[in-house]
Amino acid sequence: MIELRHLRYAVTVADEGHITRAAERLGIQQPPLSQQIRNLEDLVGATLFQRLPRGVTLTEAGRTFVDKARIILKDVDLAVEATRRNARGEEGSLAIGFTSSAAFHPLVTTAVRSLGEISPGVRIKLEESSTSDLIDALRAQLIDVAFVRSPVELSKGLTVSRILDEEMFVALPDSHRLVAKRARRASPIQLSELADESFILYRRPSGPGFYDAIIAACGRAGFSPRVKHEAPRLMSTLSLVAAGLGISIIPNSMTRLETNGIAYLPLDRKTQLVAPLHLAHRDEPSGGTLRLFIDIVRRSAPELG
Amino acid sequence: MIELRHLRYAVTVADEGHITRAAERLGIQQPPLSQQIRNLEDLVGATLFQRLPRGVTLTEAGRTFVDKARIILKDVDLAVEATRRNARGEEGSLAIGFTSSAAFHPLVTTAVRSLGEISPGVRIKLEESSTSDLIDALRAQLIDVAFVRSPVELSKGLTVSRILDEEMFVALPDSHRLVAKRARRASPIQLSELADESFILYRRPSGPGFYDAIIAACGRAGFSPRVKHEAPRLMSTLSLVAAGLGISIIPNSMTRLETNGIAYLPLDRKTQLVAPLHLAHRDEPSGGTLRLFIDIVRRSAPELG
DNA sequence: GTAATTGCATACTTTTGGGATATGGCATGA
DNA sequence: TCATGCCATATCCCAAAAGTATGCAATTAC
Repeated sequence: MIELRHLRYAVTVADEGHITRAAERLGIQQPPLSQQIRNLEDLVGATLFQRLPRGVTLTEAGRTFVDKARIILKDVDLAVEATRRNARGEEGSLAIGFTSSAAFHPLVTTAVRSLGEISPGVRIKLEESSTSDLIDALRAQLIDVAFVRSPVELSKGLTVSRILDEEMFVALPDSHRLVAKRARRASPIQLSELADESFILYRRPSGPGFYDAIIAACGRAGFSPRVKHEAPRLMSTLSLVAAGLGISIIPNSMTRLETNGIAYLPLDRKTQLVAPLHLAHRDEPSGGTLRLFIDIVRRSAPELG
Repeated sequence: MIELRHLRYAVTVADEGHITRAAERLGIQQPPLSQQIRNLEDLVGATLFQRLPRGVTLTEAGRTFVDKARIILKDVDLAVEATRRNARGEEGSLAIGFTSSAAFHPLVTTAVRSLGEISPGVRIKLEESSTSDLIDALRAQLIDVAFVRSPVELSKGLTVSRILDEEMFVALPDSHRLVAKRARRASPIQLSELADESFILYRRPSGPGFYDAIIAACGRAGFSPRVKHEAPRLMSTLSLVAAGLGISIIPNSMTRLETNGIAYLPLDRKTQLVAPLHLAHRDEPSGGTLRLFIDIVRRSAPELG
């Protein structure tokens, strides 16, 4: 069987025109090189070199072979290099999923941008879905990694890591009495101050998300919130607040949205109501690109939390 | 050092997704294949396969490597095939030289055409020069083979083979008395019949060619020819004959030229004046294309001589 | 829940072939 | 004619490829 060794030997002999000097370059002795060239000629079934009293020259068939051998040797080096780049996460692809509420967090956008800058050769695919749809997509290997809000149950086969906790804000119509009151004293809103308000909450049909967490926190504060409206889209929640139909509770990153008619006020931390951000991926050994991305997310979290 | 064996092993394992089945396809046992794959991963510096309880799958880096390995293995096969075709004379190039007087012989044109038909992949280069220039070009490896008329002296390092002898003809103005005489009896012209004629001979400055042979044949016939004109080009010779300035002696193949005002009459064979055609090439082992061409020439000579 | 099966990895042994050394043969150069 | 250059042949050694025996862990069958 022809091996790359044969190709290397033939190319070096062709370059030197002299078997003894070629052997020196290759770090072996002249007789084994002579033999290996003979073996190669047998395997190929053609005379590649014409032996002269002083050195050798390529036959025309030999020239054909050596020209192609040179290219093949270079291609092998390129294949190894490309494989290494891929293993280091410098090329390849990554499918990243995130929930609607995670989409606004600067960590997500910063991490994606960083990956694109560090490894321009990586192709990034983004997917926005519900938590449970993202988990299904992970299991089906449709995506490689996902930002989700709540830690998922039945996470067998997945690794789910808490990246950060985001403080919560109250979104109110800017004409609300609490907004005017706010202007005179700077302290977070107590959940109990919202006992008489109409709540507008975003509830995804396929998963609990914030909904149950907010209900539970109000219970701890001593009241049951009047959920007057449920919105099918996160953006709809804010639209309803702007229309003066009620108030909502949202994670800090959503306050970045420029929406007329809404004021965002911080919620008191004693409510123990936070918006966690988790990173989920499959348990199996990760490719270079995924490892690099996880590393970027972990490094960015402290300053963007 | 990575070898083609490694590439073959990796591609087969990838195709099977199962090391034991891949080993069977490769004709080796499972443990050495497992070891060789591990060695390859060390050499490349990346994990190529993810081991599962039942079989293996490619990592993304592994997919990069195997895709390129597949192409390289195919290129090696193509390189061997192209080398074999070249060795068989089915591709490559051949530089063929010929003297002016040889150019008209149907053997030359037929052989060149046959080579082109048998091996369309061969690139043919034609060169017309004097005998001595062709010999120089052979020695300088500017051409591979040459049709020459006279056997050359100092043919060291060359093989010169007589291919055929061409009978000679007399070229006369068609108003010549010998032409009219010819119409009444059909027998070749005796050289002695030309004793009083003005001769026009083609003499290359760099070599004797026909010139001296004609002079010698006339001497054998009992006279010294009156060489009234010497032409620097073979075609010029015929132009002067057409102009009625004399007669010339030319090889049979030149009679194929359609030239007004000239009649061609065969010369008696007893003159022992023939136009030989030789094939010259270097002594060294010939490439496939040259061997094929020499074979074509030898096979065609009997029916075109 | 337990035993059998699957399939890759490890350990050890055998076989094979690459490479070393010694030397021969032939053409060239002094 | 002798020395030199340089590839080829002969023989030997050892490293690596491959074989065999077995271990380990996950999955499947009962």
